[in-house]
Amino acid sequence: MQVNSHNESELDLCGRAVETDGMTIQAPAGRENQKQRTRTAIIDAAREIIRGSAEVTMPAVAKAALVSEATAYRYFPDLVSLLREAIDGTFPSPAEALAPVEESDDPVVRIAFATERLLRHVQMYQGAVRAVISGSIVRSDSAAIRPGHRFGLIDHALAPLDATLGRRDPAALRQLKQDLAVIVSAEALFTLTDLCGLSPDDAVASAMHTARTITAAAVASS
Amino acid sequence: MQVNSHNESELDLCGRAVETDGMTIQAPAGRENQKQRTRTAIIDAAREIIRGSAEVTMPAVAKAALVSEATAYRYFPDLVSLLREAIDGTFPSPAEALAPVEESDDPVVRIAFATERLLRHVQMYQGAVRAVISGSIVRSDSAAIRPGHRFGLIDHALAPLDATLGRRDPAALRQLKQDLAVIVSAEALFTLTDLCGLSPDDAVASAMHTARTITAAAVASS
DNA sequence: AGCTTCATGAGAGTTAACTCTCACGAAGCT
DNA sequence: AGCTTCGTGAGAGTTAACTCTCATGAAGCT
Repeated sequence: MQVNSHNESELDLCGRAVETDGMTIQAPAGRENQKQRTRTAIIDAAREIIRGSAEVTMPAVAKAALVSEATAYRYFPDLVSLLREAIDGTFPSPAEALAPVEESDDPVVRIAFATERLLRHVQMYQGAVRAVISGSIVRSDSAAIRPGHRFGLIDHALAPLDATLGRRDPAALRQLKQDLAVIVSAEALFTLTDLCGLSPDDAVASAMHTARTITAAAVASS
Repeated sequence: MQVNSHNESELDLCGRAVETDGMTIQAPAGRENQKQRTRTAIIDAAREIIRGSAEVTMPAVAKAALVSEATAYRYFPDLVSLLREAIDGTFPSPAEALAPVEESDDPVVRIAFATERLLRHVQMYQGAVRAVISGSIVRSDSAAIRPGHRFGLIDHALAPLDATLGRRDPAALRQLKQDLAVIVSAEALFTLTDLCGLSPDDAVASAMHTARTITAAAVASS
């Protein structure tokens, strides 16, 4: 109920025409706003449930968003897509996430920070992330593409290497990024906590260590 | 039908008493054999379906095993448990898997071999492994414990380090094993193929490289 | 031979993830 | 104001993962 109360003012904007599209002289009036509000309400509801660390189901999200389950499926092909978008919205951009370490050009320092950022965020939205991985891993068919938070983060953290290692040995840089894609990941976090039995903090620390080691080794061999 | 045909001869052994157990003078007769055969039939059926890379469902396994779905659930609490056991049976022991490299005491060589072995096997039973991960990752409650193939393999591959690094710096060895638990894993394989877009062969090669680098770094810093 | 035990099958029931159809009703257009 | 468009809800239908109960019939025991 309070989910979309702050969006209601947008309802007034109905009827204005958009000629910027060139072709489309049709006025995408309040209908578009309505759809936008519905979509937002669903994502907000999903995010709400995610935070509560409760089990996320489509019926629960629909009920919380005050829409029917059918409508939820009209906006998102499946639960995983919904959760993916809901999680995406909580993520800062790579630049924002790595701002505190922007002054440093040491890739080892930067990648360690990126690892901690990513894993702590994953831990916070554990339930949803687990659900997304669970759903994505079973079929590599369409729409199974997971968001590449890690890639943006890794690229940004390793930016200082573009001019050095990247120019000297592009293949080595590519390999480093693949190494890190495995380590700086939700899967790594869950492996360390679920299988190795580490506490969340220890798991994050362990992954940071691994990321540092790999990065340092790549830099050193140049 | 042909699944358990080769076990039928054991049916004749009913009625003989087992006094070797000391306490148990009760004769665990054909009933035990019957249960054993049913259990085996179910696992065999699961394994059959797994190889076919088709989607593994409990109804399908039950049908293939010629038992009712209810019976399947009597033997295994859930699909994941069944698949876990079915996959386990296809795995050689760490010693067997690493036999070709037993002559070498270079942990780097050994871990690279272990990585390749594990990942190629995972790739072969991809469908089942994905299903197990999918089911295991969503709840960390009971019975979610995945088989630790990787741990046995890693321990065995790193055995040569027990007397050296292990004695000098136990914490470093433990960290190395945690690093490798993340890298020598099905999750790593799927990350590399699904997210990084690598071919299975390239993914295995990449993981091997990562494992080598991490291990070499740990050995070097001693 | 007869009684008991128990593995199994059959089937109903529940929940979630979807899919599809139909009808309502408000928004938008003429 | 009246017609049309279309977002939405309601509800039925399907499949799978489970859970539970009840009846059957063969194995095992006395």
